[in-house]
Amino acid sequence: MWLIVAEKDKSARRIARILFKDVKVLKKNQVNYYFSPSNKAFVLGLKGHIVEYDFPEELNNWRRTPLEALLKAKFVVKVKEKNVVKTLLELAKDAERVTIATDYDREGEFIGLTAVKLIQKVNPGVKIERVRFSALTPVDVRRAFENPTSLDLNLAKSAEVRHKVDLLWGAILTRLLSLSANRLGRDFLSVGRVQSPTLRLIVEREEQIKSFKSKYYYNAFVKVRGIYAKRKFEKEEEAKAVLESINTLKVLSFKKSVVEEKKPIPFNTTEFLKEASKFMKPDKAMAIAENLYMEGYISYPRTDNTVYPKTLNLKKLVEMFLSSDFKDHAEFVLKHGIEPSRGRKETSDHPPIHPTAVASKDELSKDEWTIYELVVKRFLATLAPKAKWEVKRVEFEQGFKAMGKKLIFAGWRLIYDYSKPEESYIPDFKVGEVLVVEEKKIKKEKTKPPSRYTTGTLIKVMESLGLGTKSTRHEIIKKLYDRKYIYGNPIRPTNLAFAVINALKETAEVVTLPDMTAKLERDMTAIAEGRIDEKDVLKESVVFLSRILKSVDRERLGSIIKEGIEKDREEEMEKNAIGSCPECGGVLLVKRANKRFIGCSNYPKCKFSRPLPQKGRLVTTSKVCEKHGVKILRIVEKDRKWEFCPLC
DNA sequence: GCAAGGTC
Repeated sequence: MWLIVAEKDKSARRIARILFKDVKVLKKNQVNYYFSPSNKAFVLGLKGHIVEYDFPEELNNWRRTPLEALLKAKFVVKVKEKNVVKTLLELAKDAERVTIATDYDREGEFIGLTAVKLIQKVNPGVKIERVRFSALTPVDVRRAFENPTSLDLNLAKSAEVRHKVDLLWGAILTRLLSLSANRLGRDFLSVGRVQSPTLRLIVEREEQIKSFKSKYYYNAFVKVRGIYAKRKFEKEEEAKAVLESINTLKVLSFKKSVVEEKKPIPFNTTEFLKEASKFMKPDKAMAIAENLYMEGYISYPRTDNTVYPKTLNLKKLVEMFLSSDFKDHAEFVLKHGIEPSRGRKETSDHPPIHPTAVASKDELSKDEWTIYELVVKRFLATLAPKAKWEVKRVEFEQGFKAMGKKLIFAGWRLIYDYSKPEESYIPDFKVGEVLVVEEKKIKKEKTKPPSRYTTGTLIKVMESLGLGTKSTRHEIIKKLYDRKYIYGNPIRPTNLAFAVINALKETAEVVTLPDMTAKLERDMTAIAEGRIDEKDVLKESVVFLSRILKSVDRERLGSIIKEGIEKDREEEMEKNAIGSCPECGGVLLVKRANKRFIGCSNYPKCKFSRPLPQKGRLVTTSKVCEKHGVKILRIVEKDRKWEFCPLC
């Protein structure tokens, strides 16, 4: 009996179909597996990491466990996927041979090693092999199975150490902050190697915006032949003086050219999430993409690759859409000849995200269709011809310039219509001609602070700093929202976030910097290459953390964070305050529990309350009711809006 | 109840 272990069900099925002709789909403990009677072979897909490290149970109580105890603790292995482990053990018990066919990367090696350790408990002497393939194609898979090797223990250990280091740092600093600020239970304050540097980026951007001093500058415009030419000035007097001195302008140069505009690159996870975040939060977009993948509409959504592999039959995929809602787009692409664009990142694990089947609007939910349509349009756009613009540039004397842009061939823009082409018009000019100035004006402008991150731009920045992976970045961002560290999109940090980052900067600044990830990556490579021992890496963290625990002033830490929490509370109060309570003089607030209502800040001492309508968006206006002296509220519903005094 | 990383 032969057992093959893959990383997930999808690859297990694929491997089974490639290797064997007589594949039967079976189910045990609600877990799929595949059986070939003639080869007496079973193929089982895991669910990624089926176990995880944790601290022993006796250290679970945060209040009662000294943090130093976590440093000395032994890690215990906790089963996360009981049914998968159960099935794995049942199948492994009678195996004579086990082949590990998990993904060909660091985590895959570790997942494989975990499976082996479990298997050896029930079947100690079993023969174990490892196969590696970069793509789930018949050629690659067959070649790998013809040349089995053994597990790369060092590579697996490097991943193992990362799990431990992350848990150690995360748990100790999370507990330290939460205990110091007395925020326990579901209000705990999390800290981590990826989330904290990401949060620091957001906080620092907000600081830049707060401290930004905008400068004025002056755009001078002159109207000639019906259009405005522009020149920028630092000083208003200068702009005025120049404008006063001119009544005609000579054309110094005029250029008309056709410029090609590149088409977008194929979707990898980051690019996809950046675009999808125009419609929804990244974690939701990812969940929907996952669904569409499971239902067979799109390819695997977790990929770094931005280059279509040669094995992908692009033409066939386009032709698939000839009888669909995207018929016109598909015809357009085929008419002009397929010419795929390519991004800078090329990997061999998965192709860029692309459609794999035709869907119609009524078989998908609204959100699913939004994502599916995005993937299809992007896919077709990457194969379509480039867009062409006619660009005119004119330069006058005195440094006045104007530009015109006209889209003369839409190309990919015809398909990928998520941004409007911005056109502007200027007429033709002749070099040397002198034009009468028809109008002059000056516009005062302000320099702008850097803009806030959006979920889309943040994911890109995280990628460029090496923070997180394609599979985790969206979850990290969600975590920051869940912890009430950030809100809105564009993203703003709460006062709590400022406080947490400040507290960490004083106690454990490394954990707020991307360098920590970079260093860990270097250590992992060294472990994988056998240059250092994984125990030394772990020990380094233990030493570092114990030094932090010795020197930390918990009271100070607590007061920094509490201040932030207090500030958030005050701001929240200010936002929801509508006036004073007619019974006790306290502050009347819009409160949101299960229902929204008007309540008093002195609750439970004062029980004054008034109901509010539950439907529609509630806005506090600046108008005040003459009778009650409280703010007028506005309800905005889809088709109507109305205002009222909550006490009238 | 802690992290980040796989996967659903």
